[in-house]
Amino acid sequence: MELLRYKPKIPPASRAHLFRRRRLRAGQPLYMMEQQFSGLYVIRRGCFKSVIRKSCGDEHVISFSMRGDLLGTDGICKDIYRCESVALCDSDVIRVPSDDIFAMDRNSDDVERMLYWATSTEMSREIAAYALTHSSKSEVRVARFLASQSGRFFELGFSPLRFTLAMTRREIGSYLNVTLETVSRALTSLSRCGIIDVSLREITILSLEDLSNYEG
Amino acid sequence: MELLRYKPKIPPASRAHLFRRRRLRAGQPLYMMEQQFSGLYVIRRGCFKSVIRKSCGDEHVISFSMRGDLLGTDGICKDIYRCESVALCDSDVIRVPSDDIFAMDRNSDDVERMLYWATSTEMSREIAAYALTHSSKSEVRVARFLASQSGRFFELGFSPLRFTLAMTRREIGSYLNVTLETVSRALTSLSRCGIIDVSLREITILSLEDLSNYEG
DNA sequence: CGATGTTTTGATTGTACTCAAGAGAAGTGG
DNA sequence: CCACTTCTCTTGAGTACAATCAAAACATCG
Repeated sequence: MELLRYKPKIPPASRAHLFRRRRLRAGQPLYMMEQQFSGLYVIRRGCFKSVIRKSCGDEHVISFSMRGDLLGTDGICKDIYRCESVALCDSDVIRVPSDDIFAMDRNSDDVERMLYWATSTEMSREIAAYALTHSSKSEVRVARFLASQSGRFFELGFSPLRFTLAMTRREIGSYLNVTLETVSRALTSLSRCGIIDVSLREITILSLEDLSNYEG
Repeated sequence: MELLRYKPKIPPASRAHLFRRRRLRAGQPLYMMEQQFSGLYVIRRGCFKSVIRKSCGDEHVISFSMRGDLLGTDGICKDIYRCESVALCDSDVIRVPSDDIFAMDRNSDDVERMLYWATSTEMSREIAAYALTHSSKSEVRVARFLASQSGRFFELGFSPLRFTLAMTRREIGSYLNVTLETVSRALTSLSRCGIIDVSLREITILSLEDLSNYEG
């Protein structure tokens, strides 16, 4: 059971030389949809959006990722990335080549366990995401989204009450399945309620309690 | 790379005695939300819905699962099941006890790989689910849902053109984030277009082509 | 058989989308 | 550095779509 709580989000420094670093500028894709699977990536700095691109051209945001998150897990089973991950700001990732995933030295199970745990974390987060996007009212979704972002920042050691969003209103809307205008209006509304303070992407949470329990 | 294509959805019969079978009647929960994690389950017969239960009482369907699917992956990382899985019809599952997940004989990596692959499959499917629930119009969502069900049945060796849904309109609606009335109206509408034929849960697809490409 | 749950259909209401315009920020090149 | 373009964000007005409320037909089950 102890093993299950083993949570190395980032590979031990001692083995860091085994993994290749990669630096991306804002807007640059880490991998494209339907590209041959070439490994998993752990985010060391920056943030990403994962999107699927529809035939008609428009994209749907399926997740936002931050430091310590794993990218590319969707590519394993069919050997092809099912979505596209794009850096939202200048970012660094560490690549775990696909050959290493199973062919690691049997004595060092760290990597395998890390991947396994990380994949499970992703699953768990997907469930949280469902609760988010399946709320009835758009304003509630935006409130939950901000609360979840707050939590992510807190986990990373940043202030949960004051942070800068890395994504546009359009991207938030795509993630929550509403239009960008609706996101904007929801933020304005939450601001008028005195729950948050908004200045473009700079968010200040005035009452995390009210934000989390917001039901319209 | 060959290992990545290794896809044993169901554990080899030779080791079947290691795993405990469990039989569930329709409506019976396999595990509850926030219950202590006790292992993963592979569906051998029947079908399940996975739901999260909100504090206000109502539930949200996050996935439907069929034969060969893995249940419980969400429970690994926090050692607690994050959702509740309920049998939609009489079903059989095989339990993979949590102690076995990492403590397996190191020479037999089958289980570990199976779990890893299955988890990745889940991730991949989540992405497909996003494409489904993030369509603009409710009618399109229902059409995509039917197309995806058709695909699942086909993968399992059943007819992709004629099948019986295991879930209620309400459950479909919860999954697609629309009301049960909207699901009903969408089915009626698709039926009037001559794309499908509906008789309660008995679905006949008259044109899979039209159903898959349906855009309203 | 009565009781309960599922499904369909209709009428009305409300929320979020669409279309549109303008202000503000960010990035580019001369 | 400034003019220029481009993108982001806000706000408003009208519309369309799905939610809600309601009722009835049909299934299922004890």
